[in-house]
Amino acid sequence: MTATTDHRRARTGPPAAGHRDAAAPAGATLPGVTLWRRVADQIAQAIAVGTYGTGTRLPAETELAAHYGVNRHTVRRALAVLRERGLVRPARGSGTYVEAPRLAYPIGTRTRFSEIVGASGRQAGGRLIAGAQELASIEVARRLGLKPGAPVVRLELMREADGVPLCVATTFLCATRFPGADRVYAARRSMTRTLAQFGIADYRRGATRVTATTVDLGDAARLDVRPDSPILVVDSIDVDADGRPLLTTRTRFAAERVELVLES
Amino acid sequence: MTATTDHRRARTGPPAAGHRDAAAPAGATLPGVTLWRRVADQIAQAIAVGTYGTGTRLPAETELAAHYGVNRHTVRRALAVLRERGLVRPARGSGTYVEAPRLAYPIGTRTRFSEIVGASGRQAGGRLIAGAQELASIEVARRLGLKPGAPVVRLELMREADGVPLCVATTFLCATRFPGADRVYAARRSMTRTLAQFGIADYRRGATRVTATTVDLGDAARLDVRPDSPILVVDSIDVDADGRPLLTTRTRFAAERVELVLES
DNA sequence: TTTTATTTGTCCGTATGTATA
DNA sequence: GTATACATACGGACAAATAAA
Repeated sequence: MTATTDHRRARTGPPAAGHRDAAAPAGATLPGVTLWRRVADQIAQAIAVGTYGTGTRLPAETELAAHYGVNRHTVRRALAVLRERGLVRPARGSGTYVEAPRLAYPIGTRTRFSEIVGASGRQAGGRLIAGAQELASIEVARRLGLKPGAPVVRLELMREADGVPLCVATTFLCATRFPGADRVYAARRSMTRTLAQFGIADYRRGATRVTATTVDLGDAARLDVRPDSPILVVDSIDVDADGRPLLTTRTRFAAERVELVLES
Repeated sequence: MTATTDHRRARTGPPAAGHRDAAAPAGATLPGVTLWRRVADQIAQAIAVGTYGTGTRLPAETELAAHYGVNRHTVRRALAVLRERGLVRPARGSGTYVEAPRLAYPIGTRTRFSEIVGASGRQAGGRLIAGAQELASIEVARRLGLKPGAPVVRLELMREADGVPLCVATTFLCATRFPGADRVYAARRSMTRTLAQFGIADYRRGATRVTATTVDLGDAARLDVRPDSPILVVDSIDVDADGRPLLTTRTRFAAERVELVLES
């Protein structure tokens, strides 16, 4: 018997307890809302205002409970919400820490990485990890409209903001059309300028697909995230003015640091 | 760097020659590419063709090694790539299983959920988990353009394809403008029809933001995924013809089952 | 419930070809 | 030309988790 079938399994169903918390007493701001929700809002507000700065440790749960005049469990419920939102990160035995706000990353446009990062007042950085010429796998060939085995240039990039790694990206270009693209990129340090070197004045995003997985060990090290961290995987194909594919890229974002903003 | 350009395997020394032509000619298709890459392509192709069906177990690593005439480590290297691509999922002690192909989910358009799922030949399903009127938190109020504490309707939805849960969504609507929206939705079972009931003939996507986190326990149970699974979090605001916010939704997708397709 | 076999995960090592300083 | 580092491929052993007897 096929042992798998995670889904399709006959789930007798968790009752999915719709939390109907007893509306607890007092609390100044929003009467009528559940207490843990009010506490969550207050802590979130404190983080937004800067009372608790990025990277700092929140007061212990017992202290927060005393400060807001609620039970520690109510604080824990509130912190769970903030954790889910990505605002804080609990560390067992150490404390709960304020996460850095996620960088809003516009996608599906022509915007340049350095402009995106610069717009948020941070210093954009990046480097070419590796570049090589190889032969196209079936998958890459299909995306670039080439035959499997055709020569392609592979670029491995890493990009960071204020020295914090944001994403690593693997790009493939047709080696016949862009010979030595890896060396060109190493010199020009920009995809736009690299393509311009080969006479491509304009290009646009042809297709974009977004998924999420857990990080693998190599990317975990390069992105400086814990193993099993979630990452955003963005597969994209850029095409020239005639719609012909120029390059295909798989970008892995550290999900905890980035928020993709889709422009419609 | 030009690695693997001339990767000839005609060695004189060790008698490893008889490997390549056992049962399956792994080398026939793409000479020059690294061996593990060829094996990965072949297995991926076998999955695509249907030789290994969704949910079934792949032959053991030792069997695959024998079948392709390579070492087990080479097979492992190939499987690691497929795992990274989300095609297979290894289970220690049990085997390596073929993942279900991810449902392509267009986003940023007006497409209806049932149409999206139906287009892939699956049966769309869904149900209202919970609906209630409450008071807006700071965050919800900001997104809906209301004052904190204003009455809002909260809808908790779950959506599935062929009985497999795809996502759970939390939607907030202004209770003043849409009184009893939860009961209306329970009857009409569609957001479009619910809004139509209140005289909203047309609405569009105003803003969309995408992140990823690890699933929390409640969603893990409802989505029927393992704890610590990655989920795609899509925050969206829908607006009316005048650009005024109608509703805001946070959708959590089981990342292993969905692939967001951005349309540009 | 215990045992046994199977399968993946993680080490060790060896050999070879390639790229780089 | 030489030395070094790295990637590929193979061989073996054992641990850990799972499934079946």
